[in-house]
Amino acid sequence: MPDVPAPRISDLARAGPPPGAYLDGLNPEQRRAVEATEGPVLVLAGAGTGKTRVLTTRLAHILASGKARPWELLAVTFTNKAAREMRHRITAIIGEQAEGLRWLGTFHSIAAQILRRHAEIVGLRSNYTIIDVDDQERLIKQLLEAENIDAKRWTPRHLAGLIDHWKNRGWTPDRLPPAEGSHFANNRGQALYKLYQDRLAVLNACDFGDLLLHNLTIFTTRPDVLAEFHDRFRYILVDEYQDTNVAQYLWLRLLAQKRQNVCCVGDDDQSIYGWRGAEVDNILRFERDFPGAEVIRLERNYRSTEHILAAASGLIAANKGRLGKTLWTEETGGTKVQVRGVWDGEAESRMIADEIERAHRAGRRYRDIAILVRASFQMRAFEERFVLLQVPYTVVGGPRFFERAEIRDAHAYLRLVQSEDDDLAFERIVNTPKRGIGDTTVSRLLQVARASGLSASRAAREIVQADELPARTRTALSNFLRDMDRWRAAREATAHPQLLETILEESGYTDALRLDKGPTSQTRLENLKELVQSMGAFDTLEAYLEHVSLVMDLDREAGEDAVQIMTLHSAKGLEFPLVFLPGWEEGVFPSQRSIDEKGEKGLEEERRLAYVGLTRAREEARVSFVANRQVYGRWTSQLPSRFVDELPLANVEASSETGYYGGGPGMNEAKSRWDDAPSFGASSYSSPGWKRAQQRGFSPAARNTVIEGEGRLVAVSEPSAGRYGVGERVFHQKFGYGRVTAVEGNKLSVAFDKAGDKKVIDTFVEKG
DNA sequence: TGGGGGCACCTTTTT
DNA sequence: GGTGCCCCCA
Repeated sequence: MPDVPAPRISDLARAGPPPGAYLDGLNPEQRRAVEATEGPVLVLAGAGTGKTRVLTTRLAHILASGKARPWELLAVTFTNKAAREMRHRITAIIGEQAEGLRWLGTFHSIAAQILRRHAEIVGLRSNYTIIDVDDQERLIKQLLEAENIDAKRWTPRHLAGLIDHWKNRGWTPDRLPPAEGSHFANNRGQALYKLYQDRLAVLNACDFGDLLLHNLTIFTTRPDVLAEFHDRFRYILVDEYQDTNVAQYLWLRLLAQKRQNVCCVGDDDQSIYGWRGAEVDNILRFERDFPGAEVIRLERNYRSTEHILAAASGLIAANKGRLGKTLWTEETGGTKVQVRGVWDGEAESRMIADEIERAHRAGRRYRDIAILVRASFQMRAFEERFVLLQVPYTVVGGPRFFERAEIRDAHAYLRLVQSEDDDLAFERIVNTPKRGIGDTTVSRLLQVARASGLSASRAAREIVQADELPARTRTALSNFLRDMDRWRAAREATAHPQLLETILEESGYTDALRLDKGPTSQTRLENLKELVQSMGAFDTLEAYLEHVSLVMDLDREAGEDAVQIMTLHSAKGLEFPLVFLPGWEEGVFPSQRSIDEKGEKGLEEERRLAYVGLTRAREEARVSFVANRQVYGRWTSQLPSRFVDELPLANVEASSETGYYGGGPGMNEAKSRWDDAPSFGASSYSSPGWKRAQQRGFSPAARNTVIEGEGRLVAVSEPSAGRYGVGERVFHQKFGYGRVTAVEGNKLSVAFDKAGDKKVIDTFVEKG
């Protein structure tokens, strides 16, 4: 997208330009997608075709042409980030009028608002709490225990997953197809689902899936309420439509059915969330569900160079069941997609890190470089390498701030202060930090609570009064209750960040962390500090807790110049000048599990993931694969991904600077020969890669063996030792960098920078 | 009650 | 290989 800042309407009004000037700079298709406001519209927006610009301009256009007022627009996204981005960009066009966009947000936040208004219809009160996955699993665990179901064989996580799946499909317990519940605990799935929902109702709580599901119940049982929303929402806009699940789809269809002014924007080729319930079919059948729908294709790509685009398009062409788009660009030329094969994961990370250093020296900023991996276990090799070379990097994703144990503990304290009857919060912290109230006491307490219909806190009071606990436990419990009461009393008079600080200090939570010698305790303390700070931005404790449950992460400033390491999934929607795509090996990418579980469908989703990866690149994309990879500590031999061979030859350049492979397309020809590659007993290196290694002059014996080691000096046997000179820097896969101190026949003595010890290892020494 | 050892697990992720 | 969980023992 050429970077023409869109003019603000307020500016235009002042300067008196012709109305509609914000449409300038749009190409014909984009313009049509903006102006086709009446009736159903499906915008098929390929990668890099200016989708967000179209979305925001369309909203601005509806407002500017007076067709609707801000609060009459419903605009849904999947992530908070996307919602923020959209609001930000609309504000840039129309100014403060954008503040009136009350119904711009994620599916869940909008559903939560609707549910707050009509909670009573589904048996909740409007101050219901939204529980997260952790609470969900603990609740289910209790249910399983109460029902005497073996939680080893039937894990809470499993049932939580099933329930989530059912909710994504729009099934309430009474609407669940009988076959669905039969897979869990001898046909008790449905009954357990019902019990779970009942329990949530008692707690006045709901989980994420419920937000949408309860909305569906409200809309279908109360036509009057639905009609109210039909009146309200004149225009509906949906981003990332290919990622909608059945429940979201039904929700949209219900809301859109009257006015039909619904515009869905998406790309079937970028549907990568099938495993969590997204239905590509929703996009494929749009025209059937909304007869007379206009379909607009955005095919001009403003992001990538010709070769990158052609490589990505060639790859995705192997998928069946696409709506089909032909992306094109005026950016001719550019570099071809690089494809390289290397020996193993460490060689791969070394190669990529070297190239990043080179690119940086040549003037490329670190932040313009991204490494996109299939799974997070692949990240570690890069992190280790970057730490060693002192290359700044950030890992995007990872454990979310609000999901960290210490943060949730803090929240549990706050929730319990806020509402004494929050049993889930009570259970979480009654013995955190350890205060001598063990499992026996807690389960006894819960038993009393259940028997008498009291909340856990109230039951605890009863038990303390009843004087039936051992003295020590009784004191501990009554101290805890006394503390809670004190904090509750302090609540009115104390600002909520201070309240949390007080609680953390007085409960002994921070002290326990300070005493903890674990590697993470320092970070945890810092996280808690950050938490206390972030609370200041909210007026009340209620407002803060509400925010936390829907927005599961903090806004972090992204100003720092660092290489971005992330999964392909979290890269969607982003772009970088230089993109590395490591680990293109069968089984890793495409992921074996994906293929095993979903067959051809799974494979196609993996291919879309590859497509997403390639299309993130503006200028350069570099794919790599290895012959040997350690997965969970085990050496495995790898074949290049089929996706490597699916890249069109004309747009690819294969090389083997560092590797043992010729690499690149066509190299799978060698596959048949690899099948009879020698196997060396139980050796980790029974891989087909040996063939190549041999061709490069390494024999199996070249697996060097550390035969001696004392402090930092070790000798290794290495047939090609003659290639090394005394004083030369070498890199050893196990010991890192070192310097050659002597060469004697096949023996290489090396002083390593870090200590090594006597140990037989089976890796190569390479020149480093 | 809670610490330590043995053992099974192990994609992708948002809300 | 690293981690989280369960069980057993002190």
